[in-house]
Amino acid sequence: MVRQKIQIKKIDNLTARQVTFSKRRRGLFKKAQELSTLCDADIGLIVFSATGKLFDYSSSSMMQLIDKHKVHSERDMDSPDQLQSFNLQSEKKNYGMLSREFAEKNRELRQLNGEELQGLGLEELMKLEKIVEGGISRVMKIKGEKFMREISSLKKKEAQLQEENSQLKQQSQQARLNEVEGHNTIEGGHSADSITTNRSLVNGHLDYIDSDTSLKLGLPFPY
Amino acid sequence: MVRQKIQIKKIDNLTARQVTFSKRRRGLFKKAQELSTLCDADIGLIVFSATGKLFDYSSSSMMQLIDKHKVHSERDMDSPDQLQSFNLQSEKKNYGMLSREFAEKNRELRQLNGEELQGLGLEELMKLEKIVEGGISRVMKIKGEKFMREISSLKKKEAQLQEENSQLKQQSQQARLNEVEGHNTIEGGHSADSITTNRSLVNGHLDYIDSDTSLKLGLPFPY
DNA sequence: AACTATTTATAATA
DNA sequence: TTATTATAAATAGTT
Repeated sequence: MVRQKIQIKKIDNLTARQVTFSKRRRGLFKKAQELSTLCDADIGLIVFSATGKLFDYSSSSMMQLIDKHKVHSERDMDSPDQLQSFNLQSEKKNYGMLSREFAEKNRELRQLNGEELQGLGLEELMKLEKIVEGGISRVMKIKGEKFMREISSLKKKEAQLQEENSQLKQQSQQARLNEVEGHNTIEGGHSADSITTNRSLVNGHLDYIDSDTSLKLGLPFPY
Repeated sequence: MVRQKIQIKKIDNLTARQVTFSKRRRGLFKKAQELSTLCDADIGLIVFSATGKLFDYSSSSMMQLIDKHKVHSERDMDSPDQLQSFNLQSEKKNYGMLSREFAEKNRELRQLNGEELQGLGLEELMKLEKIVEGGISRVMKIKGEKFMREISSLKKKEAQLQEENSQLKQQSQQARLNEVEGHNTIEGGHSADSITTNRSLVNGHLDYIDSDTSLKLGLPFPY
């Protein structure tokens, strides 16, 4: 692009490549920022140098951006695997599949013997290694997420049940008391207490579960 | 930057902004590709237009790239918010540690440059690779086991609660029937409406505030 | 979408 | 690395 036009292919000379990387990287980040500012776009840019060094830029929050990107790219993915459908079977299959993939890549990795291992071999190795790395972290992440979802769902259910349970206990206790009281006095049995109790028994429960609890419980795990 | 130099600030005119967005976006993506090719860099670029439309580019796999980015940016964060943080404090620490170890080994792996890469280098590579692999499978196994234990324990608890619950329900229903029966025959001054109203006013609110459910709910997932 | 007149970016060099 | 500079590319305003 200057003193002489260049071809867009990997630069052979190491130092020249590093210099170009440094210069163009800065240019790229500058352009990204400019586009973000000029056009009110939300931009994230991640650059790993050939040596593994990370450079990144985000006009807002990289995490948010990545989440948003995930949501977008997940749109055409099949199953909306919500909380309920924790299928241990499919999970296992998924895990098994990725395990196999991992083992496969490892075998490929090992098959590259010393003889073939010149400059190009290293590249190949590193590429494979990168793939394996990505596959592993992916499987770990997916597993972790699924497990967490399952656990969160179970804990939610548990909390609801426990709540319902304790209220029912209270209720039945009060009911027992009322019954005894009624027998003793025959009338005038409606004390303020009994009314209160009645209410919390019959109604407070549903109110609580239906309105507020579910909201609070839903919050902790936004995806 | 042409017929007249422009300021880098949001373009007011909508159509001008859209045109610029389109032009510069293409430019940016081109530059990103060029940098990736010329310097063998791994690049990911995510652009959301102001209207929410997604444009992205990745020199390899966006998912891998994002995962790698996460690992890198986790390094200097004491408490990675990535995967929750429920009860398994030590588990998290364990995971974080091994993630870092993994990243570290990867860096070592990459630092072996082409020049140093003879037979011995390969050995070293494979040794490192084996270490990494071992660490990962270890962490995966431990995580899996912990999760599974947690889940089965929760499921057991759920079943117990559900049973207890249904018994209590039966009980309280019976108790309510008894009480109603008594009211109808002895008094009858209290209409259902007045009771209901009273209850929701006086009590529903307090229940909501005082209930210990929120405490229980807060525990499992402190964010 | 095209067309330029300019501004930017940058390859080669020091 | 940093600075210089001759050119290639990108692009703002216009048609």
